Amino acid sequence: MGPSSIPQASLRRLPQYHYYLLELEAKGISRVSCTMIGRDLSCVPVQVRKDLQYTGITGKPKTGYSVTELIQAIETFLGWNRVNEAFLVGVGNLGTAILGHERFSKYGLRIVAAFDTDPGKIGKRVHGKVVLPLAKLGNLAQRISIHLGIITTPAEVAQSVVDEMVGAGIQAIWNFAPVRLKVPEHIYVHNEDLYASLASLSCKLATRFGVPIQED
Amino acid sequence: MGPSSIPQASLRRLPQYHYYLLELEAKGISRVSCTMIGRDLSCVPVQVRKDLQYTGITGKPKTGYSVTELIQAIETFLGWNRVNEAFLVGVGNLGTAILGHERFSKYGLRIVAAFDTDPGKIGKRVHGKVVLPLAKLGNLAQRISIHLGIITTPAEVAQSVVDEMVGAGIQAIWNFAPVRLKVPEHIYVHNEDLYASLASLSCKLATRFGVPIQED
DNA sequence: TGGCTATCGATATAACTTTATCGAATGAAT
DNA sequence: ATTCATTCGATAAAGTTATATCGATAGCCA
Repeated sequence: MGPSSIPQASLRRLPQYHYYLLELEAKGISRVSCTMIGRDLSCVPVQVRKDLQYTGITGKPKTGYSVTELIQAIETFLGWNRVNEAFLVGVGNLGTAILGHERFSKYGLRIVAAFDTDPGKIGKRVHGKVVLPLAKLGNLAQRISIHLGIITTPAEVAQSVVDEMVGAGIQAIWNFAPVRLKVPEHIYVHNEDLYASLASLSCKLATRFGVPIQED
Repeated sequence: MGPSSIPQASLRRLPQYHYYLLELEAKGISRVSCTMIGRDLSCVPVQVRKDLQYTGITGKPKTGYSVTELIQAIETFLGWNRVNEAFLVGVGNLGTAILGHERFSKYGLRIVAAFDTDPGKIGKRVHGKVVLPLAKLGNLAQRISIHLGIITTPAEVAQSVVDEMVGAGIQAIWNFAPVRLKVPEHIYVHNEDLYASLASLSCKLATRFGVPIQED
């Protein structure tokens, strides 16, 4: 019953199962099998079973799993029933979008303050969160013991923001800036790399509509 | 010289190399080795070499690769020196953020129009792009032959938007809505799943700050 | 000119992830 | 009660990705 060593790929799929299970629950369906999940989410049942096993849940032959228990198991495993308080830095378009994403709060993510260096933004409220001057981050993070930092700044300043976060005791970073951040060993960085996604897409489109290339 | 079959993981790393190489170029550095890239981006040189080989570039012993050639090779491989015209649907916070992300245009992504169903948004301009009623999407996409659709709508409506896109001949979809979309075989969907990322993060934080769990 | 070292490219090994297979258990139908 | 189909859980096989190793080559320095 602990996320000791789950493949990243399985970890990415768990939220999909979770969302799907919520739908089932809303429809009043109480039990579900891997076969059923696999059919609806178009993946093979055995993979679903393996993924779910990491959460520690156990099913029954012939009937499968209890939907409610499964939702619980995933939430517990992912830490979604605990609260993680976070700071967000960079109240541009993307930062604003994330601040406004109220569904995150259902999964334990509570963004308690936003930071920026633009004097025009400081003091304002964005989706209910006050925008503070970046200079105050270090002190505040230490005082109220924040563990998670969200970076939605331009690439150029991301590293300096991270350095400040690390100095203030932040342990994990959700990075939306397109740079590979340098951090000490013990800091966990999750990069949300839109350019990587764009690469996938344009690469795919290039093979389909670009200069004809032999695909073998 | 074609993206026939590259691992997704390598594909994700190429843009990171690309960004790093641009920095080198800006500094006036003309040659680079895998050892150097690996040191600066903290990964093993042999992996860098393998990734770069997919682009078809060839280096020289002792000196490595030409920075300029390497940048070119990556851009060509990813299709970043071609233009992909796209439609975006859902001009909420996230949609607005993406419309404003002018750096995408450097990588061939040209969002030519945005769509929404909110009458309050239709007709307005967001970051220079006019917001059109969703009903016009099908017709327009066919007429000007759009291949890429970007979905930044709420989860509930994403599937119906996709159906419309597919009907209009759109071939690839960049999906920011947290749902697994159902599409015909030949359509390529790239999911930008923020909840998967959140899962990684909260899972990590849970092991670190939650109930003490034996990690072995 | 002749070693010497750094680096590439290729091949081989190891680690990891996915998919297949099989026995056991459960519930439903006969 | 017995059979049958379905599903789980575990183990095995296949496939994929990452890392290590090795010879060849290019530049550097004596």
